[in-house]
Formats: sequence, structure tokens, C-alpha cells
Amino acid sequence: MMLDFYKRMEMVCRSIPWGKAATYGQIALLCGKPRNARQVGYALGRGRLGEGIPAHRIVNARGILSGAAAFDVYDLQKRLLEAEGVEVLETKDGWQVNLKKDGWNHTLEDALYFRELFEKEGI
DNA sequence: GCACTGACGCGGG
DNA sequence: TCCCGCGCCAGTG
Repeated sequence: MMLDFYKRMEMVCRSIPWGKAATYGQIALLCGKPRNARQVGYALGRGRLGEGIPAHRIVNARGILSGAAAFDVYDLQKRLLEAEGVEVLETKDGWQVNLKKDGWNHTLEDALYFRELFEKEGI
């Protein structure tokens, strides 16, 4: 049932720093499942990662915010990001964050930390 | 088991 | 750089 993946996603998502944005692929990578970016979006969309997940900090590889339908309020993701000091720009493809400036630059140490954590937790 | 879906990503033109 | 096609894979009916 790949429940392990969900537990991993929850841990990684909760580790995204305040005021930073992470990509689906980045989360999948840190979970040890680099090809499962779609599942990250799926899990978030269905609210399968529990309460308090900073879902607004997850954007796609180009920094585009998820479609309006993903949040109850059409601009909630934008407002939550801006409340954390993240600049959200308007583009023809939708709202976008500058990943160069506001993207989560996780380090190799971060990746190793998660790998050890998952092993220790047995997931 | 089968077909289809999707908050995705990448490589080629 | 911008599109577009294709690969990806857990869920769902």
C-alpha cells in the first residue's frame, strides 16, 4: 500500500523551512522515491498527510503554484506564502515563486539525515 | 486484471 | 526559451 511513502512525505514536508518553497520532485527525491513526484501531489490533494502539513510551500519544478481547485479558497496558497515573506508573481501560467530566491536549498546533509531517520524509524 | 487519471518532470526540437 | 510528448506510478472504478 506504499504507506511508508506517505509517512516519509509527511516528515519531509514538515521539514520544509518557514518562508521557503519546495518542489514535488524535491520531496519525492528526499523520500528516496525520485520518480514519485506525482504521488506527492496526489497525497497532498487528498489530504492524506494529516493535519498541519505546510502544503502551500509545495510548488512544481517551475515554481508555479498548484491549480486553484487544490485549495478551498482560490488564492489561499498565494496568501499563505506571502504571509511568510515569499514573493508571488503573476504570470500567464498562474502565480509563481522564484525558486532561485525562495526555494528550499536542501543540502546533501539533509538528504542523508532523512535517509538515516527513515531507517531508524523502520519506514 | 485492465484502463484511466493526475497539486509532476524531463529531454528534445 | 517555450512547447510538447512521453515516462512515471499509486489510486480508483
